[in-house]
Amino acid sequence: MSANPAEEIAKLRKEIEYHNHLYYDLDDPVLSDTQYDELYQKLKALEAQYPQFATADSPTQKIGGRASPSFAPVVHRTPMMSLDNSYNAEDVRAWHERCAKILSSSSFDMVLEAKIDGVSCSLTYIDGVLTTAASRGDGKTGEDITANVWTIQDIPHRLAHAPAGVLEIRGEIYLNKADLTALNEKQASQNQIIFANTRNAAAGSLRQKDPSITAQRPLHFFAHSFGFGAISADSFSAFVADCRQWGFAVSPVRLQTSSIDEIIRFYKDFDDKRHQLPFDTDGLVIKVNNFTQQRILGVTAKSPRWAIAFKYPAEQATTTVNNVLFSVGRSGVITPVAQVEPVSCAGVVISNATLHNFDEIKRLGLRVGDKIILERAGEVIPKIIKVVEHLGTQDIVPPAVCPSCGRPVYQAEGEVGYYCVNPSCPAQIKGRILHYASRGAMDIEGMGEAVVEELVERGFVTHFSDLYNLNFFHLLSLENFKEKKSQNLLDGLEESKKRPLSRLLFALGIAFVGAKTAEVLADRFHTLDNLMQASLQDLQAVPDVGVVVSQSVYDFFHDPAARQQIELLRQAGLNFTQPEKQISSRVLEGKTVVFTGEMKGMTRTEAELLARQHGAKTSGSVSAKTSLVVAAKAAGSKLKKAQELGIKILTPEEFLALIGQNK
DNA sequence: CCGCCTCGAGTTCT
DNA sequence: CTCGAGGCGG
Repeated sequence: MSANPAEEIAKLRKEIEYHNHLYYDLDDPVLSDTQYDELYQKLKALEAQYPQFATADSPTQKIGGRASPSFAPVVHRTPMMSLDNSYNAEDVRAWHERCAKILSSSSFDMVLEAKIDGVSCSLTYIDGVLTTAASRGDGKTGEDITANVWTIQDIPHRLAHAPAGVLEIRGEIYLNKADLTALNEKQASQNQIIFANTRNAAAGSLRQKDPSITAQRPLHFFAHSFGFGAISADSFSAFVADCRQWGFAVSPVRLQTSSIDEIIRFYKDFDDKRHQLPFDTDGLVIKVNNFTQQRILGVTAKSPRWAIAFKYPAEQATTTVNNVLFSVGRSGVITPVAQVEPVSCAGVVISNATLHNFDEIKRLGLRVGDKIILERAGEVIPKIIKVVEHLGTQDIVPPAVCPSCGRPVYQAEGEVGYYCVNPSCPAQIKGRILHYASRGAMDIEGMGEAVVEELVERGFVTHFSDLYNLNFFHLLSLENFKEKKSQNLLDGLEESKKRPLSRLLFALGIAFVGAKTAEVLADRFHTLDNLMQASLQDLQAVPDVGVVVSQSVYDFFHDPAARQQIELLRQAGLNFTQPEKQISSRVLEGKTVVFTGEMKGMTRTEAELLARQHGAKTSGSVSAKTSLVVAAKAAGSKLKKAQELGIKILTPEEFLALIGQNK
């Protein structure tokens, strides 16, 4: 090694730059790939050893050795067409029939591939050397992004066994989901923009002026179409085999069949599986396999007739924020909710989206009138991901007074949330009553949001105990209520009196006492009177009850208004005791079970109760302490985590068999 | 004191 | 389902 590392580094850089020039610009390398790599690794090692000499313009930082992408217009040899979209079996069958009619045969091979959500790209190789990479643009003319595409590991610079002359391959450049998460964390830490999805991140990475930035993004590529050139393949499947030979990745999802029924089955089945793939897919692509048949089918002005995209409903949608309202929860917390221009997303029409709190609004920089992207991915709750275009002028500020009762709003010291502190605020009363009647609590049949709204509005109900003073005549005066409905609600109220103490405790809405804590307390103290007489020390002796929870429970039961309510509920004839836990077996003794996905014929709560009756503990989230996960078909993140942790996974059927229940 | 595990609370639409 | 925070073990 040279005595002077700075000199050695400079020499290596010059040398590598020269070979880059031969390789990329003149297509005439003199070094083998191995020899070149040796030089490259040597420089990299030296730069690592002497970081003081590392520079941004070193070939190790500027993969490809070229200055920058020109973004100059590139005219495609054949237009890069988009695909016709279909979203259901009906449309796909119609497409298949149309093909059959033109081909005068209903039996022709089709190939199914994943439609990965990325950026399409055209790669031109001359005598096997990558010379131009272009974006799709408007389909006729794209932009030259060669320097950036050079940095993508998946894309070979030189093809193995390539045909002579021009060969144009088309495919998709994309980013894996996990890499987007990591990238966004990095972006956030450097105060850079956050990408809303993998497609935007891939597109943004390709639009970089400095290829060294693109090089840091773990972009991937898979080949999916033939653009131009003299190839021997006479079918798409043969072309795919060629692509593999040349060194390209291809769609990992693949099906070749002549049965449209099989394709539709695959589509339905794949909807569950695709979320567990490392990349985002928005559907499948169906192609007629035989190239001669493709030629017969031809193209329309917009798209080829021999292919169709079989898409799943979009999980993201773009829309406009029309207004922001403030909802008041049962605890008085004020939550901003965006009213958006109704838009279809993941199969439903979204018109509201929570904004969580005012920090969130600040983070998004949201104003009324802005164009936004919202998402309903995997989950159910719509969430605003980012503002696409700032069209609004009206800032969103916390309300000075409660939108429900008009009293001043308070912000707790050092907290994010704003509160309405008026206990007789109608919105809070409605929230409390609705919670009391809800399924996990007293489960009063026939008492939904609209009924509660009217009961409170009309002044029939202010406190829990008022519910049990409702009579036939009150109910008959409600909207849409006749004898039948009124009687049903009265029956529902009567039923609710028998609920176990745990349900009642949860229903009372004591701060920090949810369903789980309520059950623990009820099991420990057996009766409401025992619990009311408990000291702070008694309460803290209960597992999972600490300073905060015990104080909250203690305060609640020493509040005169609450005590009066409890007396009125006692007079109404409510059950204040907790039945002894019935144990069916001890099969699951010492095990912690988590349920995920939709059980058939059983709610998750029922399944959990069943597990507990057999000695198990149940939990809502998977962790190292979980011993068993029962996963139904459409399971998502929990199943994934269980697999990562190597936790035993059972189907609902296997679970029922384990505890000795048939069906 | 820190980090893990869990629970509580709020939220949408059919 | 996700976020924030309480409980508790190390």
